[in-house]
Amino acid sequence: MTEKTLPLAQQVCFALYSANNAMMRLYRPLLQPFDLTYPQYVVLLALWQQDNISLGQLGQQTLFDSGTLTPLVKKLEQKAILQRQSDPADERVKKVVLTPFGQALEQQVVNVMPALRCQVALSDDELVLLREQARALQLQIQQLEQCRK
Amino acid sequence: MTEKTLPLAQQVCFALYSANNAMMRLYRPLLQPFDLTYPQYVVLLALWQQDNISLGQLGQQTLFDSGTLTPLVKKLEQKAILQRQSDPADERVKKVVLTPFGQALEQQVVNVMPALRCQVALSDDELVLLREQARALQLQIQQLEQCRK
DNA sequence: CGCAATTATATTGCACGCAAGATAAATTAA
DNA sequence: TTAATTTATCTTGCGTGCAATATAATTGCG
Repeated sequence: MTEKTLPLAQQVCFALYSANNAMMRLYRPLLQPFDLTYPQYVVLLALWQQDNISLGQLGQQTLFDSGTLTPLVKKLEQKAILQRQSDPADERVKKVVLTPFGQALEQQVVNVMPALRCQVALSDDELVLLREQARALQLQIQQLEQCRK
Repeated sequence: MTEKTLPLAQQVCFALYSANNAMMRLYRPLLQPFDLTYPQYVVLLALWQQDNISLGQLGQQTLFDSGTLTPLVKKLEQKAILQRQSDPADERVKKVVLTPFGQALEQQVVNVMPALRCQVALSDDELVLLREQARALQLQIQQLEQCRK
């Protein structure tokens, strides 16, 4: 009847947490030559898909809230990777536009992904499995959070 | 032939990253009543498994490096959850011992896991799958890092 | 034995993540 | 219309993660 605490090795969240930390450490040296962090890289991945969007839209793509996104975008602006400009139609919204340098960066960092991939020994199938389960979890929690607002 | 950047939705790392962030947000309100953060909770999970171990051993269990673990443990000491004491046999090592309060905390937080679990809609099988893939990834990267030292 | 290499921990600095609260513009309602 | 609400963004503060470096104790080697 004694309530027993599960060891770390059996906890889903810890596995996720430590795998994510490990991946961040793996990404860091690959992005460092471009003076980018992983969250900054995520913002760029979103912008390379779709440029000239509002901070709100960017937050939806990257899943960052404003408290995270605003300083992130400001830092990218300092690096001349993008510009923030307010929308004349609605003075509340700030739109984000890649500079030519920011656009050109896409080709510069195109080798980062393959370089990361070849350090990971898991098969494509295993990685897809991991991605889909992680994504399912994230989506379900997001839905839960949506309900609560 | 044009190198194309994968959208965020297809990136394993982003799925992992955002799922982990979502889980952290889910844990936060559950741990807050005990004035614990998730990393602090991880340290406690390790100590409830095995008490009176060195910081180095604790780092192996939790996968935290000293730069993360030292301040974490100091904060737990401030909260009277544990004590740090240097080993007479080897003055370099600091051992960590749970206080009675820290020990009693295990029973207090025993409901956190079930409360988290019932908010997650994924099946046990899916969660085990996610855990095993994440763990495999983490272990492989850890091995890679070991090689490089 | 004595000194260089190793080992265990601590410190510093930077960049997140995010809750909470603030501000300002736009929308809605009375 | 004007006041209340909503919406988009910003700011503050705290707690990580971790690379890099520092410090101090121990070990090993010549």
